[in-house]
Amino acid sequence: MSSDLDAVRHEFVQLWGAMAPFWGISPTTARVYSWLLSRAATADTDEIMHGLELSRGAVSMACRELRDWGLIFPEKEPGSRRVTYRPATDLEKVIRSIVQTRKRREWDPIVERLREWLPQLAREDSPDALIFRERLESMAALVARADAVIESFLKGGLVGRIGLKILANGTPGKRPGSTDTTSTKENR
Amino acid sequence: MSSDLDAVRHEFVQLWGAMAPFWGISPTTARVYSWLLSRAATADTDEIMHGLELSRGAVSMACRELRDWGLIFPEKEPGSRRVTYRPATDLEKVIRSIVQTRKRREWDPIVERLREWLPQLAREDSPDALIFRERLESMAALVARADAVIESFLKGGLVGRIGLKILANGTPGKRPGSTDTTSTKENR
DNA sequence: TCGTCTTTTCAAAAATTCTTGAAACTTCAG
DNA sequence: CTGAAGTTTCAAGAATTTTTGAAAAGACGA
Repeated sequence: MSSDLDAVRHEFVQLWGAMAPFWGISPTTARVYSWLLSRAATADTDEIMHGLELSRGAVSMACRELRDWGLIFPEKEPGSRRVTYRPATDLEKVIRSIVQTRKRREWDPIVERLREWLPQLAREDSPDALIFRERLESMAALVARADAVIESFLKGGLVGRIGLKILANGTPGKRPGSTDTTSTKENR
Repeated sequence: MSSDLDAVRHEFVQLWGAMAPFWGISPTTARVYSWLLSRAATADTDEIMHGLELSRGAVSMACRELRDWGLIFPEKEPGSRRVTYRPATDLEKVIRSIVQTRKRREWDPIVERLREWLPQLAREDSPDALIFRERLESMAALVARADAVIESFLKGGLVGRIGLKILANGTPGKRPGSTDTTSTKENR
């Protein structure tokens, strides 16, 4: 029974596991999140363990990481110490959450270092130093612009506003009307 | 001599190595590219080998990958079989190149699979299947919009046009005047 | 065509990252 | 308090990815 559901669920979980490196999270963590996404009810540690054949420790690690990312919310049952997890379902928010965390952790330090290098290099005047500085400068300029775009995305823009505008203008190459189920009703 | 240059170069190379997973290329490959970027002249295999303390094979692999990505260009000297490499310096183009390749390799297959799953799930009517399908649908919608944004970026938009407009509007949260090197003189 | 210089290949080794599971720790109902 | 239910930690082991180096292949001038 439910073989289609199970099959799709399995592939879905596997896909998220494979995408994990791209998002910067571990495969198991991504699998846990996607598994939660594929179910109607919240799940506790044991259910996740059995559903994905993971050890208790692995599930605990994954859930902690997911909580840190803001991708799942722990919920306490009344008369029990059992904690169940509910996945965040507003994917746009989820992506913002991921982008924001990664920006802070990975991008911002890069930007700062880039700024430190320029003055150091300004004291040199060898051909290498000149060219290198020039390239670092254009890199810094690009990074500053990208930074602005990312900030704008984090503040709610881009995919929402601009993306729709572009869709309306009609981007060639993609047949429209195929998956335009813009049902963002559970937008909280 | 040139200790500042060497120090910055070293850090720069190390940074690119660390960023490599993010771009989806191997650390060594990223290091080779950034090392080339930090020099005025083109370099041949031996120079790269010595400059980065890599084996000949490693350099060859890295250069092939970089050629595939369109990040370096091989140049043949006249009376010799020696090939030297010149790095692409238009970073905006470089990023487009990376995004384009990764989109084709990683993103497009995902989009296609997502589309295959929906009909499969449509035949089920268990609570899990209903919720799951709803979530997949909103995912598909988001993916379609993101796809449009990415396409638009690849066609020359976003960071260039929109990014600048946002900068002009003044994005709060960043102290201005620090690195607003909006010297887009080499904007081509 | 030959000989030399250079690049590419690929299996094995090294390094890194991920997962496990048992022990320590926490929390809360009784 | 006490003890059971549940969670977290972390060092060891597994799995995966990256790098190496020697051998094979390729390219060019003579």
